[in-house]
Amino acid sequence: MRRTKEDAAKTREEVLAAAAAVFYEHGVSGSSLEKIASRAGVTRGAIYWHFKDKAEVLTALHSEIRLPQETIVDGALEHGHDDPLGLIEEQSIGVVQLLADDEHQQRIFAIMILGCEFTEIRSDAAQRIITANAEMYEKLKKLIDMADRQGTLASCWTVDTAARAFQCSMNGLFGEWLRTNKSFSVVDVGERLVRSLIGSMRRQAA
Amino acid sequence: MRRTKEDAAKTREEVLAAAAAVFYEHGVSGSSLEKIASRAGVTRGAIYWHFKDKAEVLTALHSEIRLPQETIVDGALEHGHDDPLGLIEEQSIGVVQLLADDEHQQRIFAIMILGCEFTEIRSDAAQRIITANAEMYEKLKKLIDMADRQGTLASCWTVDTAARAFQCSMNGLFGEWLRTNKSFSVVDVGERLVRSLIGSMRRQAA
DNA sequence: ATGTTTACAATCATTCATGTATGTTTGTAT
DNA sequence: ATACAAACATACATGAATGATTGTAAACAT
Repeated sequence: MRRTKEDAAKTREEVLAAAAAVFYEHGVSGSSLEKIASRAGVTRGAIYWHFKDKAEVLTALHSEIRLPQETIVDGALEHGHDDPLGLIEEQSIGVVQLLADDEHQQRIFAIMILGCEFTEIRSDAAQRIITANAEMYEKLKKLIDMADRQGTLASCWTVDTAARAFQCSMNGLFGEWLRTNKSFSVVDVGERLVRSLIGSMRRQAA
Repeated sequence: MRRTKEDAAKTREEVLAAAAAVFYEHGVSGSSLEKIASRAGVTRGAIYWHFKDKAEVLTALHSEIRLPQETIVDGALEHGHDDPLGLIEEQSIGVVQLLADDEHQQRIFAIMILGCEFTEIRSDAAQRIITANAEMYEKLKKLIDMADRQGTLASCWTVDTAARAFQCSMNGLFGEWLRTNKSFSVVDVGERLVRSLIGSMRRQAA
């Protein structure tokens, strides 16, 4: 039994990996530290050495990923764009592909939206998702507003409803995909969904 | 203190109302029967008299509502339709309005999708939502398939992706609406979203 | 070589929710 | 009036999870 720095870091990682698995299977509140410890091949003592409590384990997991909502339309907002709707379209499809390619992110994202309870007593997980969603919504609004000023927003949409509808669709896409154990291709469905929505937001050239 | 039949039924209702409130605030796993009892102005004894355990309280709550997924495109599937996509469109908008008008349904629906954990160990709540979603998906597929056979499905969609995309958007709409404490108009956003999606699925007359 | 700290394991005490068992009051049938 | 059952309240017993404490072997610094 050796306990070098690298060993410690390794058990820390193993604890996190075990936590991800157990949280995914039983939900956060249904997972005891004992279960996580035994899955990781250690005792609770090891967990308590590396983390303060279960919440800190969860936080450590969360910090490992970037939410799709945080990645989407990231940057490129300050200066104007000649095609804001096109930017949303491309970036969104890119984000979907990023998520589809990263199993680790999928796991933790699934834990955040399916394995936690969204209660009024906001956990940090819920808070982060809420914040990320709010910021995503603001970004979408800015871009769609640019399109509106350029006269390229279809008349059936307002800036707010368009941003909200797009946000709902994307979140619903991710949620359904993870909830159904990835039973369909997010990329396929996502791309068509995004193109259709953005297409409907584009004012048709008369 | 009287204990007539009506009194018993009343306390049962009060327990359920308290349970809905507490579940909504703290999530299901974060709510003890003691909290629910004190909120209802009774002791745990009363709860155990009317219900077997917490799960049965939750089940009783769930049985009070019909899920939007269960209501949508309900019936009217056996015989053919001249405008299947139009049927989806109208029915979906109707379902959104139904949910928007029923606060009780909103509460319980919110508990089901936000206050519970979707784990592999499927709770009956998760199971019901999963089943309802699966059935909704099948219904959508049937209707969209009819449209496809009639040649009215736009070429950029397949039957499966169209059904899945529509399902994702609707679920995302409800989820976002409840998660943001109904910070926007589901009816407004929902109607535009539905019309846009169905519009994009309609093959344009050449 | 030795002391000190690291990185845990093992043990223990406490809390908390649950389930059950029992007590008590009131309605109701006879 | 009496007996019984309904509708709870109260008290208790249990187990699970937590957090804290202690023990300890190995690594590392001196």
